[in-house]
Amino acid sequence: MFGPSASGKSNLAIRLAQAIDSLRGRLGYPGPGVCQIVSCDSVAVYRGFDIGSAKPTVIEQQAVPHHLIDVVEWSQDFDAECYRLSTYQAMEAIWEAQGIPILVGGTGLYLRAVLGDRFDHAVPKNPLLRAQLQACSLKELAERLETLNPVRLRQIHANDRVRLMRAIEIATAPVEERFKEQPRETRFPAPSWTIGLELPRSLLHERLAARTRTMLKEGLVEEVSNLLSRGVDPGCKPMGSIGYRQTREMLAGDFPRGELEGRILAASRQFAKRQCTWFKKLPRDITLGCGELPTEEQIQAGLGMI
RNA sequence: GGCGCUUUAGCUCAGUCGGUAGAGCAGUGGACUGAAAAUCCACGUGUCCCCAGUUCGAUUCUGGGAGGCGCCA
Repeated sequence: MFGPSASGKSNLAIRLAQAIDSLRGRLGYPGPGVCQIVSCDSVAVYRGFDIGSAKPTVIEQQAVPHHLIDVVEWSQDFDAECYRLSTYQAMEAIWEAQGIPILVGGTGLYLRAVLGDRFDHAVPKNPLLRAQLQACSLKELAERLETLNPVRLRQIHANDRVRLMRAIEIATAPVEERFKEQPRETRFPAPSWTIGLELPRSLLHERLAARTRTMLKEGLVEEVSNLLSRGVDPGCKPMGSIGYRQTREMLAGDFPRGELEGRILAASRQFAKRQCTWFKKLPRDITLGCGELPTEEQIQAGLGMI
């Protein structure tokens, strides 16, 4: 199941899990297993980043088992590949227990990494090289990639430092990594039943505004300053995510407190739009509106597909 | 009430020595193969507050009016 930020994914996932469980019980499906939720959220994986990532509450997590939430520390390395492997592991465990995994996602790349299109090379990141490349100008990066892989260079915009660097990283990796086939997990790509959540932009904006207000009321600023005073690196990955980045900047005196809510909201809207761009092209079996639960017939059809 | 400043894009403001205007932000669309809540790309017609005058032509100059801000009463 996928949808933009604040589209009601978490809530729907829980209700859907419960609906599927009760339906399975009534229809006498084999096995004691229950539905379990596998979160696909690049910030919720970090312990301590709770309010700003809008993690499901403890009560919600008790109602239905959740995976891939609170799995790493801010100082640990985590990326799309880590996510993919952890998710496969979690899903295997759920299947093992005869349950049904519900993958609930807002992070496009992570979804892609898990669902089919695996990475077409096995080149891990190279922190040393990245540190070197970070010091290079965009022009230098382009010149370097030109000699390594001119075809790839033409696919990347000249200002896109992140992709230029990654392309160089891949091109300079040992041949065996570049051409090694990714290990194929037995159950993947697994048959799935896919739900896309869509809502009118105006409603999405309203919900994002309400969510932002709630986060601040629940103590986002306190969460951030506590994290920082506990020694969390302001430059670490989760501190660069929406809500955390703006709050950190405000605390550093970059802009007045009164501007915080508006800035977080604007960044959230922009992110939600990017998510929508990503999801528009994703194939799905059904599309639901905000708060809409699939009908029993749809759920049965979905169960048939998996 | 008097004086000064001000009124231009959703917001903050440039600018036009008179030839109907452009930045930042916001917004919209897009890209995305181990940073992805990251990173990057594209997209700018709006009674230039209103009325009158001067002028071939006024958003620009002049006069009047209205709103806002400031100072003095």
